[in-house]
Amino acid sequence: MYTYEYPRPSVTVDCIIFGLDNEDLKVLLIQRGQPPFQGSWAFPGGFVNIDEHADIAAKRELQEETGISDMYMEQLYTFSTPNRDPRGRVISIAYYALVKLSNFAKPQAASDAQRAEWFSVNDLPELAFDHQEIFDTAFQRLQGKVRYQPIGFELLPEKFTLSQLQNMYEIIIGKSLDKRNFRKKILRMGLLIDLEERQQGVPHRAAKLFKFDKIMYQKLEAEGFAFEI
Amino acid sequence: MYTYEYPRPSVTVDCIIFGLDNEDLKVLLIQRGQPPFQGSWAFPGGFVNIDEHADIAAKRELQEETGISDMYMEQLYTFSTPNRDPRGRVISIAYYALVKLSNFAKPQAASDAQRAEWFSVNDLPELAFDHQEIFDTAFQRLQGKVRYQPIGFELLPEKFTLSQLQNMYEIIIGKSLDKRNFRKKILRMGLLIDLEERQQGVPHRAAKLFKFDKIMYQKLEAEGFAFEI
DNA sequence: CTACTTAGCGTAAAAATGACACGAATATAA
DNA sequence: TTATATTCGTGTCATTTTTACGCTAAGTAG
Repeated sequence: MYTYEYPRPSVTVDCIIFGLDNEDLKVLLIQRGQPPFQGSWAFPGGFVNIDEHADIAAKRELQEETGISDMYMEQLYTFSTPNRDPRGRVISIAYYALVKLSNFAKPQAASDAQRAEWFSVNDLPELAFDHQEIFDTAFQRLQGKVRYQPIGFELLPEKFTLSQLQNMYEIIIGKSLDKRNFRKKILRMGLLIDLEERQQGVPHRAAKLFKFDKIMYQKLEAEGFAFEI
Repeated sequence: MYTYEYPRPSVTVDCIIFGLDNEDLKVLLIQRGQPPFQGSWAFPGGFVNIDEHADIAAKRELQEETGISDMYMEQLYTFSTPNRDPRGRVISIAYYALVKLSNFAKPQAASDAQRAEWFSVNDLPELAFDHQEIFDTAFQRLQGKVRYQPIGFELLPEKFTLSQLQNMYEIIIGKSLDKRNFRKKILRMGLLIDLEERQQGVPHRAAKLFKFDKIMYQKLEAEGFAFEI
């Protein structure tokens, strides 16, 4: 038991994990096994341990609840509306993450046997707590950030075609781009390595594969280059 | 006394308040009256009450410690390194604020009689806790955001000249801009109202005064217009 | 009235953007 | 083997935007 002179909130982390399939941007949700909001869907998350950095807690919870590790993750926002959790005062530090969905097609049904499922961002079920607000914040952040930082690559496989890349931007930003102009623009940046390799097993002309050149990006960024789609 | 089954962190807010004088970007610091870090400087802040939204807490602390209210403020980041505060486990939700410095030339020496002072961001004293890291995060955020959102106006008086506006951007971004190009660009946006009024009491040709057109910005933003300097 | 300081303005070259369509490559089905 | 279906990969031109650049006008102080 722990006793304090003044009341203290609980602090949790919640993780919004985005993944991309060919048609949709998806997020991972977990079905709650217990009240409150039993049976409804929520983002994975849990308590921050007393001597744990919130970044670590977010990664730990994600690993525990979904088996996912080693992804791009960044802090999103901290939610502190007083009655956001009916069980008491809970402040949640939200994170969002981008994963290469191909690696995680079947999310593990988690250690504590909850159901985890990917949902299209365009077709979310009703969410527990204030998770709809958290989602809105995350999606807005992603839409804003993807255009000015090369984080979109985190959603694609290591090797990707220019069409896949364009498709990813179209799905996230929500409007279509001109193919020729897109290619000109992205290639001109010099951030893609042409792997001199082609797709396998597609039922049509195979496209060339590229890879994001992280080293080059760091170099250019240091010189003041600004990524922009 | 309050007793819990598991240990809980304290949660605080810290506020980085930026103000602009003609030569410098400044931040408001408070000299600590007690250990730890007695005598060194820190950002104003304090505990979040148990039923208080962190946004409210940030505004309240700022009002209490500096007398400042009614400013632009937004959440910055949440800092949770386990030993960031030697007194125990303290998680801090940091906010940054922009004020019209002219209104607050002399910060109130605060309710609890601490010394508050404006420091140039280029000449900060040693800061308490992890406040240097918090400052770095805030400054970086400001530098990034000022170019894509019209928040810079929050640092200027209601009525300002184009030179003052340009000067603000030069100070924050840290490089000089071409006068003619800057004017063309900003005027073309149609976000400035020409007040048909001139500066008073300057020892040289007086410049025209302008005002930021918030209504117009909201209208344009809704139509997909993107502010950019 | 002179000296000093800042305001206010336009043009031309270069670069980026936006609109637009078709032949090449490859797999599958007939 | 031939036809069909699908995606790949590419260039030009008009328009817009960005960049570079320097002088006169206006007003105050001495």
